[in-house]
Formats: sequence, structure tokens, C-alpha cells
Amino acid sequence: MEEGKVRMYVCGPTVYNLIHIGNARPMIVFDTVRRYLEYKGYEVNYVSNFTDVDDKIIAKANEEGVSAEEISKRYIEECKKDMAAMNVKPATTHPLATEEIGGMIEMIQTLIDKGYAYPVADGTVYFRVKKFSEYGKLSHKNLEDLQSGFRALQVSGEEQKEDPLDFVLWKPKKEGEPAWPSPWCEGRPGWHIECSEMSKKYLGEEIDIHAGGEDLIFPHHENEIAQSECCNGKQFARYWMHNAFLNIDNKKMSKSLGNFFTVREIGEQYDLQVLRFFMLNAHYRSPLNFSRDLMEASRNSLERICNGAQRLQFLEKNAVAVDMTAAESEELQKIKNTYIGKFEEAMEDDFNTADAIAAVFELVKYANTQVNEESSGAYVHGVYGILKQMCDVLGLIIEKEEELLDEDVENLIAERQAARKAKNFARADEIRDQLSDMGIILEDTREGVKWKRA
RNA sequence: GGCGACAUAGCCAAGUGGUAAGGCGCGGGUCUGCAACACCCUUAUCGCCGGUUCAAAUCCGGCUGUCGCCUCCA
Repeated sequence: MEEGKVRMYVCGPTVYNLIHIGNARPMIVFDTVRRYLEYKGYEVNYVSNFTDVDDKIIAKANEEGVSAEEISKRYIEECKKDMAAMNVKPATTHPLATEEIGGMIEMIQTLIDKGYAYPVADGTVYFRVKKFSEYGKLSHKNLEDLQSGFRALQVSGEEQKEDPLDFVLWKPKKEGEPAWPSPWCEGRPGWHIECSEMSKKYLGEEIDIHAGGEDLIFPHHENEIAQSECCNGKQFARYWMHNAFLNIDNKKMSKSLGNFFTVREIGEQYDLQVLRFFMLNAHYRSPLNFSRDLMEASRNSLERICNGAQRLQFLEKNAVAVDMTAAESEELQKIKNTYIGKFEEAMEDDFNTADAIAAVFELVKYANTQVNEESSGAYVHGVYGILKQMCDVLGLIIEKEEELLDEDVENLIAERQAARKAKNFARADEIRDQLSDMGIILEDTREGVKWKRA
């Protein structure tokens, strides 16, 4: 909407527990969208909320005998740790629903004033769905479909609605629940109005991109559209992006099936970069199946990229020639066009990260076969730069911190080298095993001995 | 019942009209004292049936299979 800028809202998690790997998918996917837009020079105002008042949070609080606030604060902190471990950038703003109640009340009041909402006797406020003729435009549902497919089981409070399709904007407090004063009753906001308000406050009445999991299309996003467009009189979001689900053994993840994994659990077994790679290896709109085998495959794949990157760093550091030759300069421009070209083309085709990753692998192959000891430092640096640029956009970290080994380890490596020279391979292998037990893996490359952490 | 999505090699996964990217894995080989890394070679005619077209994984129809959503559930 505004030259050089993007306003983007992503529905965030309800913080009643550690986030699971299903929650991680939109975080990783839309963080990558953001990174690409920033890479292209856009200034991205990225807003993602935490839903910190909700039945599940309250239930958890009662279970533990603490306040709802204590629960939500705790899991917001844990969620931020997981996000950092997945290399998900913090949002420009992470609003909390409970801190935006005033704005929500104002929006609800406006909707009532315009005739789009109505309070009932107990103080509940409902949205009058039939008043908004475009209701269903996002989820491709029409009111007849909704009514014909209407479930026989009705929720409590149904009898006070004007129409079964109407949804809650404000609900009265129940015993022991957190509540805020409002013109209608002491209570708390409905879930949908929270996002409408937070999006409006931090991004404005119209935004460029609104994103979230595909399960949110109906009713959550449909209801957000109804609320925001009726309240503000403007188109709410220009683009909607929805990621498909992450399944386990082709089934929706759920606690009852026992196929529920938190990001924290996976992080104990794998570097979460592997999880990130795994998710980006498929298109965000395709359902993705999660399994241990697939994580193993992803780990191996990612390692290939990291190995290639480390080799380049090594070659650069040990390059004999410093400056690029004219031929190298020309070649660098050529590969930039080829690989960055393919990468951008993929990303600009609805963020086809799987295809973009293929471009990364092709560059790695190029580097492994065409870049060598005879390449100039500047040239190697240039190739590495291209690789790093692509990986940065994907949020994959390939740059390892320069790490110094302690003296004992250094000495062991030196001793092993001496043993190898003396053809005392038994001793050499013994040392290698010893280092392996310490978590250090040695590789005898043509360029010298390299090591890495297991 | 209503609405919608998907079906490509052992596995994951790109590819929406011109004769199948990439990765993992398997097997063979080169390099290495060995191992690892890397490199080379090898691994598919795209769920089934029919149609449109000079040409289809790609378009149309039918069938089969899997999955998602259907109002206080994130």
C-alpha cells in the first residue's frame, strides 16, 4: 500500500503451554516471507500477537493454582526462547491481547453504533453476521451453506442470539476468570476481535498481508474481516497467506493420539535449524508430514550446505592469491545471475522455498567442484557471500562462530598428525576415537585437518 | 451432508502444454593409511480410466485414495 513498506500481521499462539511444532510452522514460514521482503529492500512492519487470555490459559491456571497472567507470562517467555532457537526474528511488535482491551471495547462500540453488533441481557455482545453481505468471501462459504451444514449440537447461550451464525465480541465474566469493565458487563473480549484491534492499532485500518495457519480461515479470519471492514469501512487486508498443517504420520497432531511434539522436545534431539530446513523444504501451502526419518534426512541435507560453506571459509582464509582476476570477476557475475536469479524467481513465485533451496544446493555443488585452492581470496569470498545471502533469507545459519579448541585438544590433534606421519595408525585412530568421545569429529581433507562438533 | 485441497522415484519434494529440478537413502567407483567430507556414475514417465491437442505430469470428465474446514476450537 505504501511504497517501500509492508504491513504484515501474523496470528500468534495462545500461550497456555510450550509451543508445539505445528505452531512453529507459521512462525518459520512467515519469518521467511518477512526476510525475503526485507532482502528486497522493503521496510516490514511485522506484528504478531500473543493471545494471553483464553479458556485454555484459565484452565491451566486453575490446574496449577496460579493466576492466568502467571501462566501466559511464563509461556510467552518460553515461546520467545523457542523462536530464537529457530532463528525466527522477533516481530516489530508482539502485542498482548490483555493490554489492548480498551481498543477492543472501542471497536465493539463502533460496531454496535453502526448496527453490526448487539448486546443481550447478560452483557454478551454478538456480531450480526447477516448484516455483513460479504461474510464468507474469504472461506468461500455462503450463509446457506453454513446454515445447511449447521451442527445440531448448539452451544450454551445460543437462545439469546438473533441468529445462530452470530459470533461473540464480548462475553461476561465467569467465576474466577480474569475480567475487565466494559459498557455491557464485566468480562473479556471474544477471540476474533483481539486480532482486529491489534492489527488496527499497530498497522492501521488497511494492511498488506495477513497470515496464519489454514485452520484459521474459518471462522477466525472470516470474522476478523467482518469486524474490521464493518468497523473501519475499508478493505482489511490486501493479501491473505495461510500455511498448511504439519501432520504426524499423516494425522493431525493431537494430544489424544499421543503424537504431540513440542519445539522444546525436538530441540533436545536436533539443532532447530534442522526443523527450519525441514519446514522450508516444502511449499508452505502443502501439508507436511513430520517424522524422525524426515528429520534425519533434513539434518544430512543441511549438513551438506554447511560443509560447503565451511570449505569456502577455509579456502578464503588460506588463499594464496588475494585479488580477483578478470576472469574470476566475470565468472562471479555469471554465477550471481544464475543462482541468485533462480533463487529470487523461486521466492517470487509465492515463496517457493523448496525451489529456492534447490538453487542453494546447486550453488554448493558449483562451489565444491569449481572453487579450489587456486581461487583468489576475493573470489572465494564472493561465492561465499552469494551462498550466505541466500541462506540468510531462508534464516539458515551457515556461519559458525570461530571457536578455539582448548590446548589439550590441540595437542591431541598434533600428536595424531605425528602418529599418522610415522604410520602409527593404531595410535592415530585411538586419538580420533578419544576426540570423538569428547564430541569432536576430525576430517582429514586435502587442505588439512578439519574438525567439527558432533 | 456442505465447502475445499492433495495424489510425481525407496523417502522428502519442485515442476500448470513441449518430451521429469534439488535433497536424503541405496548400489558402484575416485580420493584417503582407514574413516569422514567431496567428486563421478546409477535410481521415475508423474494414482487409475477416458477425452482435448501436433504435443499433457501439466487442460477437461469420471473413478479410487488421503487430508482439512463446517460458529466461542487454536
